[in-house]
Amino acid sequence: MTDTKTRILDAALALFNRFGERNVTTNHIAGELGISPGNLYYHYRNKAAIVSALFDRYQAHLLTLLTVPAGPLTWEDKMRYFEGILESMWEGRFLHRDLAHFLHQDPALRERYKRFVEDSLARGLEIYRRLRDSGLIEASDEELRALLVNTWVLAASWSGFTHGLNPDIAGDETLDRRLLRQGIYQIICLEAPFLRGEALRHLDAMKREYRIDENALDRLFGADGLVHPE
Amino acid sequence: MTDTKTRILDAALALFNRFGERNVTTNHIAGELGISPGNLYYHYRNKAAIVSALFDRYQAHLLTLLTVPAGPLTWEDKMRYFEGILESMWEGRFLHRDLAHFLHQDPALRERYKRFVEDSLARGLEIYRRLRDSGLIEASDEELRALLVNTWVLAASWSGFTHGLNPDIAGDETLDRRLLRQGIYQIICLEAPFLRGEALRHLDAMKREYRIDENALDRLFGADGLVHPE
DNA sequence: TGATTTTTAGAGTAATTACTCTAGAGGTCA
DNA sequence: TGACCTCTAGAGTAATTACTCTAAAAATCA
Repeated sequence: MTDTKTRILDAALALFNRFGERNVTTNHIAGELGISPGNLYYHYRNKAAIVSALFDRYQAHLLTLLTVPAGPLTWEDKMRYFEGILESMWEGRFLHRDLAHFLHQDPALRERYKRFVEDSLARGLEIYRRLRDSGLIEASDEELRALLVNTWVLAASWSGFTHGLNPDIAGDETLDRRLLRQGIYQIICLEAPFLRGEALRHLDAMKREYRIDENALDRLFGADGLVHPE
Repeated sequence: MTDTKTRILDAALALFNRFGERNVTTNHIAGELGISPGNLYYHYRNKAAIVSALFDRYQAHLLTLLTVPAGPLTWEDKMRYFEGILESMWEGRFLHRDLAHFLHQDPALRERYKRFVEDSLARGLEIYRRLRDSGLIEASDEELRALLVNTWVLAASWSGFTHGLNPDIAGDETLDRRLLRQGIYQIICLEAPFLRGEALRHLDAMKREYRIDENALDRLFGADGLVHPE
């Protein structure tokens, strides 16, 4: 059995993602694990410490994923990294959802978060540039930077968007995965106009693989939006 | 003097946007206006009712802006609507920031919100199609839908993103406007690959007009990211 | 004017919840 | 065995805060 300290983190993460940090009390977390509140506070001095530890874990994991080895990048490489990154961001979705509050409360976290975003974006830009060097992308540096910021915001906010439209189904693992894949589709569409060569040849297959299912997102646009005249 | 009921809404909106709904108590709102808590609760039966009323106001305003008159659309038309819409979304930014919680608490709001998003996206799609008919945009319906979702998510999340990076300056009206304009720039970059004709000819000017200032967003990418080799 | 309704004040309450404190169980090493 | 440290329990506390209640002021109207 893993130690109590990480079990607390795991339980807290699951509950936070499902109900939102605001709706999860420390007693709730302890109850979920079948331990006492006192025990929980033995391991973490307060609730913010739990959030902070989760942020550390999240940040470390994501920055690892954003570190790509030297050498030329293939499109398959890119997609593999890409999926890992988005999955990781999805895993930490409560952090993005309630971010404003955490940063409001904890000045230290503010600084750490800022550096984290800067670091992530810098690494992301590096990856995009390497893709450009490999002829998979064509874009100016300015376009790349704008694209990257948009990708980041979208990836960070996607769970909030889908959660708003499907709040009732929190905790449904299958649906969760579908929503995540819809997010990947959206980001593919974001990048699509800049793809070249091998990447462009894979685009349709990628879109098909991650395409939103007709019953979910498409419904957003009403009956009219479902028609594909072209 | 406007009546107390709307003064409460205005004060609540300002405080919510600035500090986050979670950090603003009803006593705080009353204190800001120099009225008593009892008075506030005379006009709104609880805090959620205030949020709900603010949502109504927000929704009505935004849907109005998303209703464009018949006839051909020029690029100037589009930009005018566009700026109004984004400004309106910015004005209601606390709603998007704390949305998850509101929807979690209030099932009725959940339904209203869902319909609101569906309605907004449907109207947005209509606008994009009209722009296509006017030769300002070239894209398939599928591309338009993906673009629209991305635009919506970005517009709704932009304040959360910038607020995370600049949490300390909440309430600075000038900086607020700068951040909003950065958001418009980002969305222009989102649409850029699909622009044609007159719209394409205006693109550079648009970008220049709304360009992020060098001291804010660019810094995100570090010194390296600032180089423009091409 | 007097009667009635709307609006306001402000003290007070009830419920939530993050967190504390003491005491003890369980393991480890001499 | 006993000393010591880690870990756990769980009752209890303190502070916050959404919200209530009574009564009075202000406006409206006859």
